[in-house]
Amino acid sequence: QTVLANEQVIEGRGWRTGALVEKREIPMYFLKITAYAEDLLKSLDELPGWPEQVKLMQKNWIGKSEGVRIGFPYELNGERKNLWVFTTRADTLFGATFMAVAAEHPIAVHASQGNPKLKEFVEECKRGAVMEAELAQIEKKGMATGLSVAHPLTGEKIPIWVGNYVLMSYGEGAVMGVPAHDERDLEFAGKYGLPVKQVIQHPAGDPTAYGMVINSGKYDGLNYQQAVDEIAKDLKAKGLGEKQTQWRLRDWGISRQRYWGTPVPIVHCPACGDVPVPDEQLPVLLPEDVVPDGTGNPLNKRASYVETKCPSCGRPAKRETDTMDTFVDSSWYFARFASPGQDKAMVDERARYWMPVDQYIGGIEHAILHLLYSRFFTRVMRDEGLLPGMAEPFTNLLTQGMVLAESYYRDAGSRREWINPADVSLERDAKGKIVSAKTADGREVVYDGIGTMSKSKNNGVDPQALIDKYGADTARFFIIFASPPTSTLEWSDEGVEGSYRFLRRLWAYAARFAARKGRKGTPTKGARFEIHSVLKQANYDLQKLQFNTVASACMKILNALERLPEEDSAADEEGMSILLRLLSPITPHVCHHLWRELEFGEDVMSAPWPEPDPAALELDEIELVVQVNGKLRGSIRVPKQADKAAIESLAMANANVQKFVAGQSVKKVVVVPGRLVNLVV
RNA sequence: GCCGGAAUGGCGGAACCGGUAGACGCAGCGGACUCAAAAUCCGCCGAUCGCAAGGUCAUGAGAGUUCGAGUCUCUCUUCCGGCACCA
Repeated sequence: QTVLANEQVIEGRGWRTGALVEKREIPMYFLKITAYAEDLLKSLDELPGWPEQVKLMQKNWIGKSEGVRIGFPYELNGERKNLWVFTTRADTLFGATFMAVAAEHPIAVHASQGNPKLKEFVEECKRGAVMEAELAQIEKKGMATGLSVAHPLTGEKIPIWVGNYVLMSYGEGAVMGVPAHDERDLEFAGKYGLPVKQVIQHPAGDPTAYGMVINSGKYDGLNYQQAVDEIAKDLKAKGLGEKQTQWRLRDWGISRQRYWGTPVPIVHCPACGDVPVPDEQLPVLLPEDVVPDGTGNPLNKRASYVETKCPSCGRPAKRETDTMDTFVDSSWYFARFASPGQDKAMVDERARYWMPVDQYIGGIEHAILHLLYSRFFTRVMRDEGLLPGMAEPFTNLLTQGMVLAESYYRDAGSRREWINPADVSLERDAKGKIVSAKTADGREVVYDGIGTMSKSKNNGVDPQALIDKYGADTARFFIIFASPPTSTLEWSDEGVEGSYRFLRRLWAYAARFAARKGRKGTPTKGARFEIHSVLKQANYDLQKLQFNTVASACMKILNALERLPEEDSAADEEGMSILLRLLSPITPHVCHHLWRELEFGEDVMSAPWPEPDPAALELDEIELVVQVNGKLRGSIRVPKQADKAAIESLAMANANVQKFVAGQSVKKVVVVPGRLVNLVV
C-alpha cells in the first residue's frame, strides 16, 4: 500500500480507452509497468538461471518494435488534424489504400454521430470480444466512415474505415491498410472491394524474400532499411512523422470489482477529488463477515465500509471499493516472507539479506504474467529503497509440469457421474492394451483420457492416503521417477506399487548385506566399472535437474549389487555406500536408517557426496560398434590404445561385416573414439 | 489467430556434442516356489521375415543436409501452456 499510494507508481484514476471499460464505465487504476519495459527486456540477457523458453516468451510479450509514427492529415469542422498511425513497414507507405481505426477512436466516435448505421456498428464492436484470443479469431469486419485523410507524401485521398480488429490499446488505435503486403489487410480489402497496390518487388522464385521498393516515386529501387530511413526523414521534414519505438506491453490494470484482494487506498471526496488514504490510516482493512452472493462486489453494499470521511477536508466521502488484482500480492510475497512479523513496513533488512530467491519453482503457466509482474515489482521496490540494488527476484527458475491423472465417467441421466480412478479396475488384452474399465460392481465406465487433476472430474489423488499406505519415501520416489520435473507427471497406481517394490528390495538387500558384513574378497573390475559409470551419469543428470534418471540410476546400482557374487564384498561395500548417498535426497527416511544400521556413519545427509573413481572407469579393452554404410553390422573388442589401422583391420575381420563389404571397395573409414567404426563402401 | 512447448513400444519415460533407438520402471506372457493364493525369484517382451545365424522396417507426416538423423534445416498435422478481468 505504501508503494501504491506513491504518485510515481499510481498512474491515477482514468478511463481506460479499451472496449472493456467503456462497456462497464468504471474507473481503473493502473501500475506503470511500461516505465520499466526497456529494463525488463534488457535484463533478460542477464538471467542465465532462467529457461530460454520463458525469457523468449517475456521478450515477445514486452514486444519492442522499431517503426515510424506517421500522420495522415485531414480536416474536421474546418480544423486541420493528423490521424496518427504506427507502422514497422513505412517502406509500404505508398501501398496504403485505406485507414482503419478502432471503434473507440475519436474519429469513429465523431463519424458515428449522425450516422445511425455506423453508430450501431461501433456499439457492436464495443460489446464484442475483449480477450485478445477471441479478438484474433473473430471475423474481420469494417464500415466506412465517409471521412478521408490525405497521403502524407502524395496528398492522395485515402478513405477511413472502422475495423473491429484494430486495438485502441496498441499504438495509436489506428492502422494504415496495405493489402498488397499484409495478409490481414488483404482479407479486409477483398471483403470490401478496396484497391490493392503492390509496392514491393520480390526476387524471382522467392516470394518471401525482400526485393526492392517499386511504384513509390523517388523511393523506387531502395531496400527495406533505405526506404524506411528515407521516408522517415522526409516525413519528419514535413512534421508528419518520425521514427518511434513501440511496445506491445501495456500498463497493468489492477482494478478488480470483487471482495478478495487488497483494497485500493483511495477516498472519493466531492470537494477534494480522489484522495490517497494517509500512511497513518493504512492499512485499509476489509470487513471479514461479508457473504459473497454472486451479484457483484459485496463491498458496494456495505455502507459501513463505503461511507467515510475525506482525509483531506474531513467531510463525508466514499471509499473506493475496487480491490487489487491478486497478482499484486503474488508479485512480492517472496520478499515479504523474509520479514515475518514486520508491521511497520513492507519488508526490512532481513529481506535485503535473503533476497533474491536462489531457486524459484512454479508452473510454466506463470511464464508471462506472474513472473513479469514480480520482476517489475522488485524494480519498484529497488527504486523505493526497499531492496537496494536488486532488480531480479529469482536467480534460478524451474518451471515444473502439472500432475495429470486418468478420468472416468458414466452417464447418469442428463449429467455425467465421475468415478475416481482408484475405484476403477482395468481389463487388458494379451499385449497389455486396455480393453475395458469397470467399477467393483462390474458396471462399465467410459475412459475420458488424461488431464489435470480436478474436483469436477473426481480424478484427484490424496497424497496422505498414499503416505499412510506406503510411506512418504515411496510417494517421493514415484513422483521423482515418473518424469523429469519440467514435464507433466502422469499419475499411475501401478507405478507407485513399483516404487514400493524397489524400496522393499533395497531393504531386503540391506539385511543380507548386514549378515555377511566383514567378509573380505577381491573387488571385481566389472562391477566397479558398472557402478561408477552409473554414478558419473547420475551426477551429471543431477546438475541438469533431471531427477528421474537419478532415481533410475539408483535402481541400476541395486540391480548390479544383486548380481554380485557373494564373495565380492569389497565392491558390495563401496556400492552400497554410493547407493545410499545417491538415493538419500529422494528417499531420506529409508537411507538415513540404513546408513546407520549398516554402520556407514551417523548421518547420511552429512556424508560427502559420492564421486566416481576415475580408476574404476578405466578399461583395458573397449567394445566398438562396427557399421557398414551407417548400418550396424557387428561389434569388436579392441585394446584401449588401439590405433585407427588396428581398429580397421579388426573391423574388417568380423565375419558379418565381411558379408557386407565383400566384393566392394572401402572408400572411407570413420572412427569415433570409444564408440564406433563406420566403413563406407 | 499470435507467442512458447511437445509428439519415441501396450504405458511412463531414456538416449550427453549428430554415433548400438527403446536404459530404468509399469503392464503383459511363460516358469520356479506354494495344497492354493499373495509375496518373492528366474526368463521373454517394438513390428515383420527366418529353424537359426541374421535380414528388413520403425522415434507424429513429408522432404533435405550427412559416412551416419529421435537429435540439425524446411514444410505440415495433432496435442498442451499463455494471450493481460481465472489466478
